[in-house]
Amino acid sequence: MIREKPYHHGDLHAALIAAAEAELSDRGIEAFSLRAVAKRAGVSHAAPAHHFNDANGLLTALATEGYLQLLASQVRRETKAATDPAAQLVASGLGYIDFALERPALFRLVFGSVRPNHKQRDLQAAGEAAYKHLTDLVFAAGGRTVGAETAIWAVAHGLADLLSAGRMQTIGSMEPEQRDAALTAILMRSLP
Amino acid sequence: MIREKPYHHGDLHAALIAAAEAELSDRGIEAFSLRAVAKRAGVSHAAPAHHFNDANGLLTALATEGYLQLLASQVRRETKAATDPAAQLVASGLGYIDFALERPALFRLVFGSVRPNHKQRDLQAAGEAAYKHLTDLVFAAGGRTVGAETAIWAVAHGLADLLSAGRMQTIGSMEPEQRDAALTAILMRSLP
DNA sequence: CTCCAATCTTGGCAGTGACAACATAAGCGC
DNA sequence: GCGCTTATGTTGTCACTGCCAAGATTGGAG
Repeated sequence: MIREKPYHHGDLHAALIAAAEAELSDRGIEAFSLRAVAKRAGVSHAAPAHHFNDANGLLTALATEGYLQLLASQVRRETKAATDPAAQLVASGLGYIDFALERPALFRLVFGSVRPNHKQRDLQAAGEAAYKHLTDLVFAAGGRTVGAETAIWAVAHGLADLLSAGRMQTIGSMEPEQRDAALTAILMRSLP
Repeated sequence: MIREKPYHHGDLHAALIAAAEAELSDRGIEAFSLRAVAKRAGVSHAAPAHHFNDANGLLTALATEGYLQLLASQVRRETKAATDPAAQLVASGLGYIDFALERPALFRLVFGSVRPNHKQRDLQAAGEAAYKHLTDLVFAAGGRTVGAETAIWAVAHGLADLLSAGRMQTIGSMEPEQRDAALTAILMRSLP
């Protein structure tokens, strides 16, 4: 039988990241508190400092996780779509928006906060991987200009940001199926 | 001769809003401090509570100001552009992006923060006015579907958000003139 | 078995937002 | 003018926050 409270947690690193995301979802990034995260993980208020230097360090790790899940969300849609490049690109955009709607706290952490350190190795790598995925898809779809990748990215990101913030009610209030159709139509206009 | 420090400020309301924007620009919204704003305005730490209930109240007022300036920035571009509806719509988008680049702190307060209370009367009205301006332009340009206004808004907003956050280096690193040309090309693709 | 480094706790400091109690001034009826 | 009410500012306090320092506990290398 395991002791009630072993002095060492076992995998506090992962537990803190999970607790941080939960806190972020519950209270939002503007009320994010390192001490609340520690409490949620059942650990003293200074424990996180041994795994992440400070609060921003923890948020940096969480943002890295966010990029990975953003990419995963895109891939999920792509595998369900037709294999031609245009369909793949639209599917990727829908996945991008899915992520913003399903995990708005994480989306806003990645794209709307200066607290994660985007020059940190892992986070920078995750961001570049996500960007590379985009440019690969655009290239396959025949886009050869700077505007090609920028246009589709801007549309997907703009929709994702406005929808997850609840600012675009015309589409935000639709049922999922109807919404997918509307979003697909908009994304199609921006293809190379 | 005016006394060094009259007990009453005179126009603390406006002074606090100005100080708040300066603080926001200097330290960013995640480090925003009501006490720092009060100090910058040369007033005690509890004085702001008499004009705005709490910190979020002040940020709500500032966000209202943000919407007004966003609209003004759009109009500035529109008056310099050709009068045909399509050119006006593109110009409006450029003004939207101008605002995000010139006052990133305010832009992020309006669109990327949950602290301003968007149900407050004045802020809601300012937001609706900005949205109405968009739909009017789209309608004049021949857009009659939900997708028409959504598409152009999403593109402009996506570009503005990514550029002001420094995430879109391909365009962000351009000189102003070249950037305008690239942005115009992208915006044109999304016209009704 | 010993010692070191990693991990976790406790305690303390300065700064924060909100609240309460009080001080000053301005406006208004008379 | 005079006195009352209300608006506007100040000081003081509380719980909470991030970060730092110092000490406790533990796992692992030698």
